[in-house]
Amino acid sequence: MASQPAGRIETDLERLTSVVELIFFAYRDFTGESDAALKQFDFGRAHHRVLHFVTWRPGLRVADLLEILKITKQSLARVLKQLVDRGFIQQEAGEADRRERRLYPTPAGRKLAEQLRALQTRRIAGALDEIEPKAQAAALQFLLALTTPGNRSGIEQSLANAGVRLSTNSDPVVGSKA
Amino acid sequence: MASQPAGRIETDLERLTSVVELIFFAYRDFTGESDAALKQFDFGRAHHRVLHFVTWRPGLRVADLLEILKITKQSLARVLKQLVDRGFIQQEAGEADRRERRLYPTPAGRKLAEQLRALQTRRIAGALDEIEPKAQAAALQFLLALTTPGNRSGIEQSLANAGVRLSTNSDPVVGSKA
DNA sequence: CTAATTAGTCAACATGACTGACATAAATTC
DNA sequence: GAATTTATGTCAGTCATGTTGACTAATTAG
Repeated sequence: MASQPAGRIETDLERLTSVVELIFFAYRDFTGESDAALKQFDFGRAHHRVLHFVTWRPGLRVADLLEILKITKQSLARVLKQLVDRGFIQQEAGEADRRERRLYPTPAGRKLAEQLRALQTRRIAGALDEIEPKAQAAALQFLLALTTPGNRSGIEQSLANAGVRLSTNSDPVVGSKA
Repeated sequence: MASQPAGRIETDLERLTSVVELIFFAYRDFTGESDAALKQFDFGRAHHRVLHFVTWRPGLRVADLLEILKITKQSLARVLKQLVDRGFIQQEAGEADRRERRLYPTPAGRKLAEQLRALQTRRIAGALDEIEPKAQAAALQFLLALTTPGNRSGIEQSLANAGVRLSTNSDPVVGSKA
């Protein structure tokens, strides 16, 4: 960067600034669709996040959830209690360690989680379809690179578990088209 | 999708689910860094968004800001008033139409906006550097495709104004490395 | 002169974060 | 077995940021 002509640096900053905005708009719209669906259940985005991780990582402990969401126990408690009270999530004492509360979706919880996931995965699949298959892994690699390195290992783990390949190869990330 | 073998569909759903999570983690960490910086000024993310758009689109009207942020006038009023009171933004009556309040950053506002932008653009530039130059446009195209089509024209406009090329070509999106 | 537009404001409320303190049960350590 | 640590839950209060609805004021447009 330091060796570029001065005008060029400015231009890059402006381009990068519009990418800052693009990220804002993308997230705003990406979450907007499921937020609207959640309103019908009188739930908010916080409920969605809890239900999502509990459904797709069944048996999760409260401590795991706190680590994933990076919120406080008290913040989690409110939404979790509502999800339990309204029959979307159930708790069971851990087998080995009975202090733990393993969290599981109820059938209703799973159904809602699946509906919300369908909205989000449809949007993602559509967006992946709009770029070249060879660039799909790179697009996800870019998102991963936006995360803070210290948080990355767990994220990489879950991507790998789901069969997502980010390393440079030419296979499409998902077979959503072919 | 309908013509795929059953097991494959499940696998795709799981991959796409981990992309849902990747987007959450990327946004959480992307915003986390500037959120921390804002705390030193007793500002939040809402202040950041207002200051950002006012600084990089000086002369913006209140109505424009409402359209961009998609929040209510009352929500905006609170944070805007704080930014004005604390000398980060100034208002001037529009020249042609004196009902309008054109918004501009003060020198202090511009300085803070530049600091925050530096944090965010550094992260983005670093992430773009981690993927092949040929895939950079695709990564941004993917983000654009996550937005709701009805909102897209203004976003495309501002990307184009900044010199970002999303259409398929082989030039790097930014010259952040070379 | 009247309408519409742009902006500001008051009041009340919801959601989802936070801090700090404390309680309980179960597991682990000594 | 007693003491400590761990996992979780809970009470109380606060803050940030969003919402609705109603109303005011200044200015422009017809």
